[in-house]
Amino acid sequence: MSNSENKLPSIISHCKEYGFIFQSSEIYDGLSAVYDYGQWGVELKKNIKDAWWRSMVYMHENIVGIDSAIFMHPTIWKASGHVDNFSDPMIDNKDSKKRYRVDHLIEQFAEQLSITNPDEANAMLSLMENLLSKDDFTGLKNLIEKYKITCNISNTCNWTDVRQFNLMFETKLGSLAEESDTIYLRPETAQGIFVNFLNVQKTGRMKIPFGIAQIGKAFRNEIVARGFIFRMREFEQMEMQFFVRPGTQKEWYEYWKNARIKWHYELGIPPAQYRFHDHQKLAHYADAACDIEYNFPMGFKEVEGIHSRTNFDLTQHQTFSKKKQFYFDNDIDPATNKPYGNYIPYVIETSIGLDRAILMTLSEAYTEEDLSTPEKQDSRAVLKFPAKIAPIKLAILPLMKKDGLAELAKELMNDCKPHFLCYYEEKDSIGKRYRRMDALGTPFCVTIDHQTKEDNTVTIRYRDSMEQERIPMSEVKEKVLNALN
RNA sequence: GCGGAAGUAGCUCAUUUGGUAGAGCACAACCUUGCCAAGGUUGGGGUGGCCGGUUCGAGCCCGGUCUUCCGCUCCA
Repeated sequence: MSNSENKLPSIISHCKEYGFIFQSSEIYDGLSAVYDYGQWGVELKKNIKDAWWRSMVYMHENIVGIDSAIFMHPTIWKASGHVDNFSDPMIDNKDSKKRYRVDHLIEQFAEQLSITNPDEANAMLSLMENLLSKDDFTGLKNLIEKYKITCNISNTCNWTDVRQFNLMFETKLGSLAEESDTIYLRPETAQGIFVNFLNVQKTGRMKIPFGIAQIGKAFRNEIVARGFIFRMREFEQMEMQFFVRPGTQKEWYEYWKNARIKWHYELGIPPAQYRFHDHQKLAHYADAACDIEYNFPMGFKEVEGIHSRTNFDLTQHQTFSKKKQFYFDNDIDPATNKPYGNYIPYVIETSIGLDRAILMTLSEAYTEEDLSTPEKQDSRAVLKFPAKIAPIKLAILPLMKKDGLAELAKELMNDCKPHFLCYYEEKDSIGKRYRRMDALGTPFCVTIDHQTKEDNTVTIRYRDSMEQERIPMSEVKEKVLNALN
């Protein structure tokens, strides 16, 4: 649509200047791809979480929430495939910039070599296995260079060092290093739901179809983390796993695609800013998958994924834990006139990146307006959040400090603050205070003046239109509350 | 990871052949002020990203390093 070019840098500096998002460890030169949420960012984040939780858990009688630990038994990540699929030594060709898995590169070369010299090819492969098992990266590189293995694209042998890219962060559990076990910081919240599937199903007497929702931190050691809070090493996910009877996954997949895009529209974001991206190449666990992409300042990018994960995860956990992950379905199968009986449910996953959702709402809300008149140059920066996700809902501003206006303002403050976040401000000219509130995205400002003392009316000022209206002070709270629904 | 650009006060930026930093805004106090930023007075705030080198002397030159942004690449 619009002016995407330089919008991201403006958003980043606005976020810093107005207390939304700071770079982590800034006074120590920062920590790459890690960010902290400041006083207003944390409110925005909380409001988006609440909007999601409300729509998923409160609005669906068959969905409940959990909060599983970040630390989990290391075997969980073997079962999920994260250990094996994402810890291979890699090497880059410096000319083509193409990245290869070292074992694939060598195996491919050995295959060709075996045509002319099978013995040497076998010797080479067994040497490779030996080096791989010892994590001898220097040895692997020497092997590649010794045989002058080249890149298919550049046909050169100009390689970087062999490096291991671990997706997962490791840490040690236990007080003594020697006795400690390596565990991982979870790279997704989903597995915490899968391993609690039966706990929740049994204690909550859940009947299929049902869902388990969770909001929580996840950690990925991204090789290239970029784009402000778009791709962070520590981030937060809002995931829901929906357990269904095998054979019904297609219709539930469609249901959730539809339900989730509606949630996005309810944030007040126009449909034209979204598109679905259906995956052609599916991951090993999925039988259908799509992304909801939002038109970020840097282009359409994934904000949420909806995946039909089959029964892969529960089956894997059944295999690795040796605990049955069956659900007994009492419903009558019309085909046989008997209950459906025991099965491992299929799963539809909805997974939205909370930080990406925040960047999305910031991108959508951030507006620079030129308010210049022939007499005077003027502009303002506004965050046009929907009221329900705005950090501050109402600013209460006595026109002057004196003459008891502050006291009246405090009265209104005390009346409203149990219900939503209010901000009291008596410094500076009224116009300046309005603009400051615009920059924070506060939808309503109320000004208390001398007339308030006489007839108990106040001026309410609307952020987007900048229009003002005189209303009884007693109606302010209701008016704001109405806007929050 | 590769290529490009940048880093001076909270923010936006100056200091034009290297001579121990300045403005506006913001902030604090007081005065003034009746509804859409930038009224007055006073004040606080910088070991010029960090480390090292050249030099009598470095914000400025050289090397390294960290961080960010842009493009490319990758993404279960």
